[in-house]
Amino acid sequence: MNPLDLTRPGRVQSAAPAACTKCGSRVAGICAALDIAGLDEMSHETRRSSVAAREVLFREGDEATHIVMLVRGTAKLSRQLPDGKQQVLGFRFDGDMLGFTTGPCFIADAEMLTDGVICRVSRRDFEAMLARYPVLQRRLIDLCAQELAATQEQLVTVGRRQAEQRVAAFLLSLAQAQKARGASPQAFEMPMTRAEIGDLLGLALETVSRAFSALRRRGLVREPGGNRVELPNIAALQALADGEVLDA
Amino acid sequence: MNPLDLTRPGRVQSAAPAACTKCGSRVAGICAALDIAGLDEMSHETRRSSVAAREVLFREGDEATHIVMLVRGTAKLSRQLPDGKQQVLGFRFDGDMLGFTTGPCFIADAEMLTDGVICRVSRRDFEAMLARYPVLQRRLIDLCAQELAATQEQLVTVGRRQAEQRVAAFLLSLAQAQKARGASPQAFEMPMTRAEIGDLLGLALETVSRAFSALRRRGLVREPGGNRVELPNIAALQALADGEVLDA
DNA sequence: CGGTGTCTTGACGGTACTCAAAATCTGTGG
DNA sequence: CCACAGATTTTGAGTACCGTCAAGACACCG
Repeated sequence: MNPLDLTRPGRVQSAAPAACTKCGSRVAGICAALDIAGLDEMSHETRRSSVAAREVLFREGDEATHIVMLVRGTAKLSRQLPDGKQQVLGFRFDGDMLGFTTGPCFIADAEMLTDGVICRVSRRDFEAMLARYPVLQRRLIDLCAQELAATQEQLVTVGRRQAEQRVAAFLLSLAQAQKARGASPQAFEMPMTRAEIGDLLGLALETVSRAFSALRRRGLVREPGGNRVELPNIAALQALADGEVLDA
Repeated sequence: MNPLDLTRPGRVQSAAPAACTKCGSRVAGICAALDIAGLDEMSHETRRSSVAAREVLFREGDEATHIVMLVRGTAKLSRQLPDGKQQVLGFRFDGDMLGFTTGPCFIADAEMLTDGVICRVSRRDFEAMLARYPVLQRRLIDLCAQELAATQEQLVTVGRRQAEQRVAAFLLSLAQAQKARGASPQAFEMPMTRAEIGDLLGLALETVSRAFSALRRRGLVREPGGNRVELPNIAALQALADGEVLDA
């Protein structure tokens, strides 16, 4: 049950990194499946742009005329409930794809948490690319399955762990995302607020804050400022998230 | 925000039903994308069998040598936590596909809740079929996206609704599954136990029982016995699940 | 340096969990 | 058809965890 161990049974492996001529993305996005010709073609069919923190990329119910490749930056996927509450479905990072759906409309809101760079690909072009390069379809299936597995893991966290365990699991998922991108899982930026973490984990923001305080007191988390987080003892954090007894 | 309204923005549409020569399944499973030749080929590459209630189809970590088409019956997908707790990821019904993964192993346990009939398709054959019939890949993407949307809906329920709302949302999801299969959403079998519903919704079985009692008292649910459930007022149940104020 | 947004911490209350026991259901065998 | 055993469900009582409300501390930015 170690999310950081990519060789764990059932864990989806990331494809080898590939450079996207237009996006410049070197991580395992959808482009990773394309050869040079495909990448070149795609680069003519995308519109790259800078986006600011807090900018909304799309909203649930908007017509899904395009999909978004997140080249650089962090984004939040969420859904609003009728009574005004919010459920964060997940955070997305460099190289992730946002807004793919088989239906006519987006099924979630997407909002940037940091400044960043995105590529918008029109849905028509994307469908054409899928038809032209069957390997892309295959890759899309992989991505879908990967996202499904992550969402199921999220469900386990929200459904069956208590507050401190949920926060520990969340931090580990961030560390995992870092590691998958070749960065250190022990120190990284965490641009989301306590409220957003709470809306991800099904907790009140105060409960999230208390959990962070407790983890800091135990030396499992450090926050040196500037949104940075350090996890000096990932193994212990993992043990906590898994509900194992701590002998510290 | 009405799960029973399939025309809702973003809601994935089911493909038209198609009869599978081997499975006999008439619902919108993966086979729905195949033409006569494909269906015929598939029927040579599957092993149909009867399964009893409580029978385990596969376990998390088992080598994913095959996938399972659930022809008839109800199954439970779940994951076990290190501390022995269980998270039910969802229930599956006639025509659903179980155990598809892009990794080497199953990522969840699958267990029958009722007697039923399944088709096992070897993974090798399935991959070959995917390669031969690109439309199948397309269909698989649709199914994956559909499953992802359902899991996200589940996440909203567990993360942001309280006990009675969760049970209401669960009943509505069952009604939705019935409707998608051409059956009445107002009366159906519910073969899962309170404990299993609790493990789906992140609740204790006693809390689920209390919620059912409350819904029964309000006349929103009837249980005439034999695992049958009736929902006389789906609109009111929906309003409850959405957290709207009831004026009854 | 002030203003705004975020975070932290405390106090209190409520929802849901745990423990427990009685009631109901289901299937089996007499 | 009835009796019985096991499983499931229901209901109650007490408690714990977490949500809500509130106030103060802190950080960031112009």
